[in-house]
Amino acid sequence: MTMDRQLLLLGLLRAQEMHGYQLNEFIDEQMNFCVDLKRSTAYYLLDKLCRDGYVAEEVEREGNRPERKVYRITPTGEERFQELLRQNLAAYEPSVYAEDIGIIFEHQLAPDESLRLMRMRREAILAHRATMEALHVSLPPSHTAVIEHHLLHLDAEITWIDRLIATRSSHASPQATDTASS
Amino acid sequence: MTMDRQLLLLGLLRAQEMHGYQLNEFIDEQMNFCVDLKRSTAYYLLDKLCRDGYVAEEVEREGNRPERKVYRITPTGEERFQELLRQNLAAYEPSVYAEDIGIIFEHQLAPDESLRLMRMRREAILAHRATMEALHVSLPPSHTAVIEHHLLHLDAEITWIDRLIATRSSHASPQATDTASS
DNA sequence: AGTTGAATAATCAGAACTGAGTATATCGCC
DNA sequence: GGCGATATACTCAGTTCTGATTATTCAACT
Repeated sequence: MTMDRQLLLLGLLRAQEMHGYQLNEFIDEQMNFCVDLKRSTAYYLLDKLCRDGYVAEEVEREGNRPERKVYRITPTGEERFQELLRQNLAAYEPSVYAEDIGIIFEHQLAPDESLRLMRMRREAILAHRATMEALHVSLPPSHTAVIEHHLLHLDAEITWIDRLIATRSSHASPQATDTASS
Repeated sequence: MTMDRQLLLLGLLRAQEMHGYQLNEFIDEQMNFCVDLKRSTAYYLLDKLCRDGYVAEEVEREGNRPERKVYRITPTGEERFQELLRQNLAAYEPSVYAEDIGIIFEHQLAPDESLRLMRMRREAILAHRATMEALHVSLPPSHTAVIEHHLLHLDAEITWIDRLIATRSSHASPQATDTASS
């Protein structure tokens, strides 16, 4: 993931040189739906990109405002961007899902409770899917591919949890099943 | 993710007290298809679980073999396990996908090259799907839910990349499209 | 009797990451 | 014109994580 965030920073700086704050604002406001990058991490990565020579920072003293740095991509950084982009597009890294761990031990809970918890997750996924769907219409078409990517994975997640709920329901106590279906 | 790995360790130690090495062997051999936990990280987490009082370690000196530690879950650890398990089952954490970053900048590559790279990824995903499918039959039924989870997400990933390849193909140069379809 | 290589069981230095904090300027409002 | 709220721009101490390395036993081979 580290490399992909470096790719993101290089890609943005490639389009336009920026202050750290500007960069962070942009990511937080325009890209929060698909990247999770803390401001402190962004500064850390910018520093690393500088140390590696991919980005140059220039301290800017303007009147008596607090000093700030302009970050711009270097020619080496440009090459690095190309390299990381190609790598990102061609490589597939198998994912790890936190949900798997829970399912491995799920049978140690009473079926009723397990069902209740899984239904809670189902609701949370559905809610998130709805916000993604909303973005789908409000965001510019440049983001369409990314949103569709998320929607596909969300649908996979819903299919899975529905199957689990279905098999567990058949083993749960009649009351619990009734309560849920009412 | 940290909490989920603690859940895993507690869950395994709950079933049976173990040496660090034993625990690591088990995870590496039986669970590598769904969890990625480095041995050093496991030792680190074990240490943290001890500091937090969820696990007790006892140094074992047997003859003059290299000393090793037995880890066993404490009553507090038992409670913690219950808590983490419930949390894991009920919570949904929106995922972040490295692929999204690449797609955002993808248009900066020549369509032909972009297509070539995406087809490479498609192959890699398919290969991984095949190994998962193989596990599906070879692994005990306790792992079925986890495998199916992965297969669903892999199918989502394939659907997505196929759509991308399809839209990009219509814009690529005729030669490139021909070469691929031959 | 000595050497090599696998298995066992960690430790450690350093890299990556985060939450909380620092410091100044500017803006609105009473 | 003074005062809190908000915007700007980081810095830093502490936590988490990883690759490389250390150290011992045991079995096999020479």
